[in-house]
Amino acid sequence: MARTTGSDGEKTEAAVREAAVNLIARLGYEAMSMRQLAAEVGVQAAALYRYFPTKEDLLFTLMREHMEGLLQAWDAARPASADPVARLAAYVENHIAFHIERRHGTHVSNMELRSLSHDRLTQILRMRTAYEKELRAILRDGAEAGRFEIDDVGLTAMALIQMMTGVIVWFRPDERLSIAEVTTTYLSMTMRLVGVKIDADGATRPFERAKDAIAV
Amino acid sequence: MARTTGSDGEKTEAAVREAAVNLIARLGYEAMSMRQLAAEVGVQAAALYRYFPTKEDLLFTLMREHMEGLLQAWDAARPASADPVARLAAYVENHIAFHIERRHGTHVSNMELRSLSHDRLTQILRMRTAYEKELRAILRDGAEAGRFEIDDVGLTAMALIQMMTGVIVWFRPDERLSIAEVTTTYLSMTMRLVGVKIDADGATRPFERAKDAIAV
DNA sequence: GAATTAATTGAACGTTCGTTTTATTAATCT
DNA sequence: AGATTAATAAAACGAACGTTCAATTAATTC
Repeated sequence: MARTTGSDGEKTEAAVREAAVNLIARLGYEAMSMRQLAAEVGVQAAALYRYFPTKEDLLFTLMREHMEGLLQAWDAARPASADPVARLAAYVENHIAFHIERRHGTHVSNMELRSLSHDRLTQILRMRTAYEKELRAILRDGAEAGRFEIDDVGLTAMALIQMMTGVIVWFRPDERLSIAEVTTTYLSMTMRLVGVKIDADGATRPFERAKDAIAV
Repeated sequence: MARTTGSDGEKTEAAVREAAVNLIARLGYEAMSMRQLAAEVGVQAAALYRYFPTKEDLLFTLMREHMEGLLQAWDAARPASADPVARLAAYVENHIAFHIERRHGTHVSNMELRSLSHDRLTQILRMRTAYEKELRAILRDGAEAGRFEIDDVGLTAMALIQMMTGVIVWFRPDERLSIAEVTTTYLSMTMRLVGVKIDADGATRPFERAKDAIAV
């Protein structure tokens, strides 16, 4: 046999990507074979090589697009406000929403870095660093403005990101808590962790204001 | 050739374990071959099978002993005090010390769970759950005693553990921060995160007391 | 409707994998 | 010193791996 009726390159490539993210998240990159992936898509292994020259190219493509998606999501969610509290709240909400929505992609991007060549690893880490830098800027601004109480900006940023990304380990959409409830709880943990202080005029607690201002 | 001069089963087994933890942490379980491991130890691949019947047995042994070590470390560090603040401080200190000291073992135990058979996965997860339960008990006691301000005990426990375990991702012993500095910062982040409150008599801030009471 | 291009199959390649078997030598025991 | 046990090497096993190649058919273009 050869070309099958109804076959379509674009559809096949999309199916390969989706199946690959799920399989790699479940089995790991090394443990997933190209034959297994092909079977999931309903195709022979050789057909995969029409879309991705090597297995590593496939992995890199998935990771790069995941990181690009994360940066784009933050660009879209980034608030106009200069208020560090509002910016931090937006960062937390975007991070949790993105990571719950793209759980498998996050798993792949975080756990399979060691299977990348040196150059490609560098590219992915560069994007990750750019994303983390955004959080550090928010924390620094907030600390300088006297709104946050932070010992070490870099360390706090890492702690927050690891805490938030951790939701993908245990969160299941059909269980006890909704995404909104989880987000609310993580928001308040974050605000306490950075020691958000009473506003300059003392009239309102800034975190409470931020919660009202932003749809969860 | 056959038995080599000076060969000793106990030493070889110990060397295999150590090399395996390092190799699996660096390359991943699936990516590490038995021949690679044997070469690291200075032995032929067949010799490994005198100590571990299969590759998965080796992985499971490493993981089980790591988790047993973690539970034993906490049993030894567990404070006599009933004060939730002191107990939480001890938990954080023990967790960070253990995870920095056994970084590679933690990597293996956290990242290679999917390579375990169902039964063995269950065994490891049971130990992990027992360890996490200790933290939840501390948080619950503290919340009930009015010393902590916590929205959701289970969610806060997961957030704290992921935040703390995250140190193994970025911490390098020879860089900017010492273990003591990292621990101090994580302690204060933890205490803020759980909303430690002024003591009942209002005389002292409990976290400050706890810091003085416990050697960091 | 013929020619061309796109998509895929089926078979094969060389390599590496985890593991087993057998033989051999070092250390220990009697 | 001889017998036994412990620790290893060397070679081989079949299976699975990523990848390539040639052949074949569907869809598209002219």
